[in-house]
Amino acid sequence: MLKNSEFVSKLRNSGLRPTKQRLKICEVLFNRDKTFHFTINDLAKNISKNFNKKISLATIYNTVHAFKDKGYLKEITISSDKSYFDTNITKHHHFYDEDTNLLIDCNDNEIGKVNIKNNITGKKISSVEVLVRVASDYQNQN
Amino acid sequence: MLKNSEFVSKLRNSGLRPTKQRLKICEVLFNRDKTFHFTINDLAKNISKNFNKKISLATIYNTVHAFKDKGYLKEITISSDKSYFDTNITKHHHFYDEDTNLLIDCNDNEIGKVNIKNNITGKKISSVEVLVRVASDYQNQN
DNA sequence: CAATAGTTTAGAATGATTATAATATAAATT
DNA sequence: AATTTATATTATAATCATTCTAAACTATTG
Repeated sequence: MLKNSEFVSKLRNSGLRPTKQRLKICEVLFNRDKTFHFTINDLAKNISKNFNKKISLATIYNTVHAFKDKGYLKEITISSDKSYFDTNITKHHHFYDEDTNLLIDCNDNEIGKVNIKNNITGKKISSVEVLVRVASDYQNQN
Repeated sequence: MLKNSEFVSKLRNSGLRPTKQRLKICEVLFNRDKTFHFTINDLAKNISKNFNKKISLATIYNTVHAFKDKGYLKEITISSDKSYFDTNITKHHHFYDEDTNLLIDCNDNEIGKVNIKNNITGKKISSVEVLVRVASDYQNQN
């Protein structure tokens, strides 16, 4: 639950001008108790419902990518045609419910630490992501 | 290293007619010692180089998807704009080299078993995938 | 060998994302 | 506080991977 003035600093601190559009998108994304997952399409719909002034789709794309680059969002790719963004930027893993197409955050109680015994020589690990796909019992298994 | 007649049975057994195009694609994908990763684009290029007769791009898409549906290929999504297919259909994880855009298979020596302590109620796990992104030390970290 | 069911094809359609370039706004400078 | 400069927004066009279409072709069945 952040205030408008906090979003202004947040944006300024990372070199982004605090425009009306960016502040509105901050409000929609970060003025909440819980983190959540969304697609660009979800966000665009949300804004058009809850904001009297229209924000151009191009601006929504630009802003989401800027926020991702600045580390305010993480992108989670489920399949080539489904890309989600996550306002939870801490290290964590996901369940993906194939019945409902919903992403669910895992916490450390649910998935233990991934044990990487060997890495590629000369390389540094930049991230470790686990995706657990789940479906109802009666569904076809992949 | 499979022979043409083996591909014919393989296709017949899964209800796919052994057409010239499918057999050629089988040869390119499965007539090898080692499994590998490819994109649709890689495959299309490979075929146009090594096959005198052209295979339509639509057929390449159809065939790759049919092979995936029949379980001969696995799809690995790295980001919304990069989708790879893997001829290794056993359970395994991947390193993704952000410098070279190359996928590398992990074996159990490299990544230990993922410990899933809790699952979503009423759901069955259909797959568990780990993706370890790596990059040279001097690269920017995400 | 004829019938039919499935496959391939080129090209068109789709749809998500990105580019463009004119306009608007924010910040810096005077 | 007016002017200049840099940056952001916008509508629209362009792009590009993928999917669709429906006509022509091929494999299989009887």
